[in-house]
Amino acid sequence: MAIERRAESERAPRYEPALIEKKWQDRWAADGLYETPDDSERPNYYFVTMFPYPSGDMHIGHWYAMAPSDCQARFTRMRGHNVLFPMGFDAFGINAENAAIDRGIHPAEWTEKNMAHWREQFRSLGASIDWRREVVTCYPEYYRWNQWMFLKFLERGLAYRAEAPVNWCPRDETVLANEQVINGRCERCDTIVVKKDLTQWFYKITAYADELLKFDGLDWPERVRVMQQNWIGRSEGAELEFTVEGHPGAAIRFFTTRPDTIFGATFMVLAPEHPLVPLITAREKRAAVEAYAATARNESEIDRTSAERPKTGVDTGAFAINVFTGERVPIWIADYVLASYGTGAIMAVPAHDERDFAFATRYGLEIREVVSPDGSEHAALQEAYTGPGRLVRSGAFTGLANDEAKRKIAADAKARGIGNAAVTYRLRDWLISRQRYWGTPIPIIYCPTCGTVPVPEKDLPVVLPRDVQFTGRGGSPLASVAAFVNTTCPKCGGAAKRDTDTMDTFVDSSWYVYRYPDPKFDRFFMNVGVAKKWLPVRRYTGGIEHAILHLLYARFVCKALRDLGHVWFDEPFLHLRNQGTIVFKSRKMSKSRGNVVAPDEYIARYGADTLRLFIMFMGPWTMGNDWDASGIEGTFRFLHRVWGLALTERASGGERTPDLDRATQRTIKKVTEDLEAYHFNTAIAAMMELSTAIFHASGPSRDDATDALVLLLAPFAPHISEELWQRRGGTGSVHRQEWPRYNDALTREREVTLVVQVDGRLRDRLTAPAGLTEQQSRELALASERVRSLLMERSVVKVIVVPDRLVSIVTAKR
RNA sequence: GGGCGAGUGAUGAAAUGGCAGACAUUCCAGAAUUAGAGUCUGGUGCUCGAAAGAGCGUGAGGGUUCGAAUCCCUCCUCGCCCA
Repeated sequence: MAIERRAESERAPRYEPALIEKKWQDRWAADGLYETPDDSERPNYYFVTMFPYPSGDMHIGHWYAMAPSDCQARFTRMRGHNVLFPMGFDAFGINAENAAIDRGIHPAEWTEKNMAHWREQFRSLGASIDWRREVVTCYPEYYRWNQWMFLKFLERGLAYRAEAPVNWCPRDETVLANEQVINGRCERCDTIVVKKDLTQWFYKITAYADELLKFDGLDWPERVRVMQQNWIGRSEGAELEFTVEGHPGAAIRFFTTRPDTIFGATFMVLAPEHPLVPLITAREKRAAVEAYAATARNESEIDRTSAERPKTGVDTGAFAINVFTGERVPIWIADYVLASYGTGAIMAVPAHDERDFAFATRYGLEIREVVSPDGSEHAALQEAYTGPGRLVRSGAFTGLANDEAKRKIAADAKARGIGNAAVTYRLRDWLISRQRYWGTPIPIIYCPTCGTVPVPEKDLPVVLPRDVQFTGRGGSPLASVAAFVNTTCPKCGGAAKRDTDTMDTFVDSSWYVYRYPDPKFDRFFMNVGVAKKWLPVRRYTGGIEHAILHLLYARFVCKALRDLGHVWFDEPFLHLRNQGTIVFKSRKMSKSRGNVVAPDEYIARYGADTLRLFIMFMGPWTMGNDWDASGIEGTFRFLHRVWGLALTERASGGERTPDLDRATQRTIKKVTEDLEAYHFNTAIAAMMELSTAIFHASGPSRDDATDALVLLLAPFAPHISEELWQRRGGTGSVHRQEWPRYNDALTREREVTLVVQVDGRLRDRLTAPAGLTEQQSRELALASERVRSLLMERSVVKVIVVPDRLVSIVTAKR
């Protein structure tokens, strides 16, 4: 046996990935193997994986996103679909500009260089990308459509300009959207974000808040849906107002989700920045109020709203009138109320709100119970009661269930002209202005006579000028480019100035999937004729870190374009799956943290196929993992073994091996089902098992099993599979073959192990032919020697039979 | 503080109501080899035992069930999202 094996290995060449991977990558490119036709006899299938920001090099984290997605694309192709699997670059962004500032390289040059490198790296991974359809967002032929959409949104009232307190990153010197502020810090550079008032452009995503809450017909992970719903944060309640004593014109508007507790509103709290504060503050309180407001302004929102921190505030000395009770209630300011949320004011109901309770306790304010779980009044509350109940101490509403009271009190407020039932959202409009260079110029001109004038469509694109000073200081770099800023007004022809901000790069990535089908089309943002053959995206994969930002913006843009009459579907991505994050030394890989792991040394040592396979074998894809390459030898050995098996001479005749035939059928089934469920790791384990079974077999069954194994392996390890397919005399590319089929009837074992339990303990294992009836299984189990000895002193009460699996015998003492 | 997810050998993990630890890594022993690498074979949760075997074991505790890693309750730890 050993001698025979050695002879085989001498006949076959060694598996040397370096010799075959480059060869096939070149061949596939030359043959245009992955150039997908728009029309084919096979059904079209649009499969997109999120395009990268081409900063630095592709690292293991990118492979973790890419290799399994490519595996899925290849699998889908072999299953008979005409799969479009495109790639591009999210090429605008702040890193390019920082490179310019730090190293004096122009962002365009830096980006081009990186993209060239990334294309090579995609190739070295063996990705089945149709590069003819590449989309690059920093080219004018792409970003002109950002500008065009901006103009259309403006016409529709979906884009507007407003002064607002914005999140400002002092390091990047730019505005950030709420979504880009993580724990009070800049998403990109981790600097603490401060508030600043600026006039900025917004996209009115809140107009779609309700529709964005719906995920009907979408196959999306529950987790992502919940995150988006929380982010949108719809709450129902009422917007009400209380008048201020002694200030007839000044009413305080506030939103509450609990109008039912209004009789318990014993004080009000305004944000320290609230515009009414200076107006209503009593003279003797002015100094204290101003000092407090000054301190609060310098604190981050995260600190201000932290639940752990004691609630602080000061009394303004003013009083509001609670219209429902007719009582005077003191008006305080406190930093836990934020000017940027709602109206910047709240009615405080300490008995039924935890934060108000803490505040009232600290400052000795009245705590009045108005919702009681048992319907009766209680003296003093130890903590805020936020559950349901009946109203007490609530005038005409006393006795009502609090749910009902919500509606009735809101209706009553409306009748009195002091409020309305209202819905608010946590979601803010999308702030798209950025004080940066490397992005899409905002197509707006400011004319001293005509005001704000949109750039006419015919003048698009507004091209980003190339010659700019990169100082990293003082806001928009474009503002210093006279040739760009100074222009003429499209309306009156007079001298005018351009907007010098650029768009948030999430604008770029919000619609790129419409561009892939025909990226060179220059008459519209997409070639509708071609796009209709592909869109919407049938399957979308990418990192879980985009659960809110990118995916929410892309959904909004889809809906906006739909309402403009340009898109014929409601949602851009029908099916979504997210990989977890690969971390290294417990931290997310990033160049700035200096913990990126490059694939290069692994490719050099083991080849791309081994690395792909290892990445998919590590564990469940959706869970992410800590990078640890110590197991990579295992997948390398597996490929060596497959190599050896596949290059063994075919049998000439001989007996079939039914056990191996069944194993083959079962493996096909397992790999197929696992791939459908993104369970790459268990699919690979199944192929490893089959390879072991093949190793110990011979004859025609062995040849068939090996043929199947090469096909099953093709999506995972495309190079070795192609090489083996060719060497075994296959015609055409292995990647153009049909996915192996299985016959369910043939996957069933002929013999099964029947487990016998007595009183819940495993007592015997019996080998039995498959398909025994319950009665037969029961008799077999009861006849077992070991069972009989256990039953000597006991009588059988009950027998449970799980066919082909187990017999469970329950006994009682005799 | 709330929501979601996770917690299983030395390690990555598998099993989603029916044999816990598949498949790998590591380690140990053996075969072959001048030797090493590679390859192959066997073993590798803990305790008792020479063995056959027995008992214990899936973060902790309780419950449901003939049967629980899996379902339910309470708690602990970690991760993510939101406060």
